[in-house]
Amino acid sequence: MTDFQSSTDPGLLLLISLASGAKHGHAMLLDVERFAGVRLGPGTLYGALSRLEAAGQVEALPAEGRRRPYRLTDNGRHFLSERLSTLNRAVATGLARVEA
Amino acid sequence: MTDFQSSTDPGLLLLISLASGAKHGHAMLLDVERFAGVRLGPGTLYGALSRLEAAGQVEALPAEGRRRPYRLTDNGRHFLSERLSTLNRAVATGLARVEA
DNA sequence: CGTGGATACTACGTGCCACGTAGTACGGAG
DNA sequence: CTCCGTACTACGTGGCACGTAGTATCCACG
Repeated sequence: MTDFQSSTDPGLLLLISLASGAKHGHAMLLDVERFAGVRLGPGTLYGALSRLEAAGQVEALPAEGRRRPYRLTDNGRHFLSERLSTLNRAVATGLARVEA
Repeated sequence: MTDFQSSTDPGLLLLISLASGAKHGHAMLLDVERFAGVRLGPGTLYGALSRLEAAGQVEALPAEGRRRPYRLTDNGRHFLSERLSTLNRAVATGLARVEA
C-alpha cells in the first residue's frame, strides 16, 4: 500500500449516507461512492459500521431478508452535525488559502 | 481511547496550514489549533510532516536556528486543491442532508 | 430449471499511522 | 542562574483502514 490517503474517514461517510434515511450496508457503499467518489471495501464498511453502533451513533433495524438496515440515532445526528461544521471551517479555510 | 476521533487527518491540516505560507513545525501546531480546533501532539505532527515530505508534497527550507521551516511544493498545492474540493462536496452533501 | 451475475454480508490477517509520553536543547525574562 | 516557553527528537502501543477470500441469496434468461 504505497498509497496515501485516509482523511476520508469511513465512519464519517457512513453517517452522511445515513443522514438521508435508513439504509443497509451495500446501499451505503453505492451512496458513498456517488457523493464522495470513494469505493469502500466490505471489511472497511462493516467494521466502521459496528464501531458506530458500539458508539451509539447508529442503530440496527429489524433485518429485511439478508439486508441489515441501519439508521442514525439522535446522538449520531448531533455528532455528525458538529463534526461537519468543524470540518467545514477547515475546508473553507483551506479553499480560501489555496486560491490566494 | 474508547473514544472515536480521527477524521481530522493531520496531513491535510498541515497542508492547509502551509497554504498560507512557509512555516516551521511549532507554528503549524498553533495555526492548526486556530482554524481546526485540534491540538496535535509532536509525534503526530512531525510524523505526518516527514510523510508529506517523502510524498513530495512539502519541502524543507534551510533551517533558521533550530527552526525547520517547510513549504508546499507545486505538487502539494495541487494535491491539496483536489482533495479539498472532493471533501467539500462530501461536507456540503452532509450539511444539506442533516438540515433536511 | 440450472447457471451466471449481482446483491449482501462474514471472517481474517497485515501494516500503517495517530497519539501520547518522555526527553533534549536553546532562548529570553527577571 | 533558574524558570518557562519554544522547537524538536525518539519511541512504543493500539486501533483501524484495507483487501482478499469465502458464503449465501435472489433474479434474469435461455
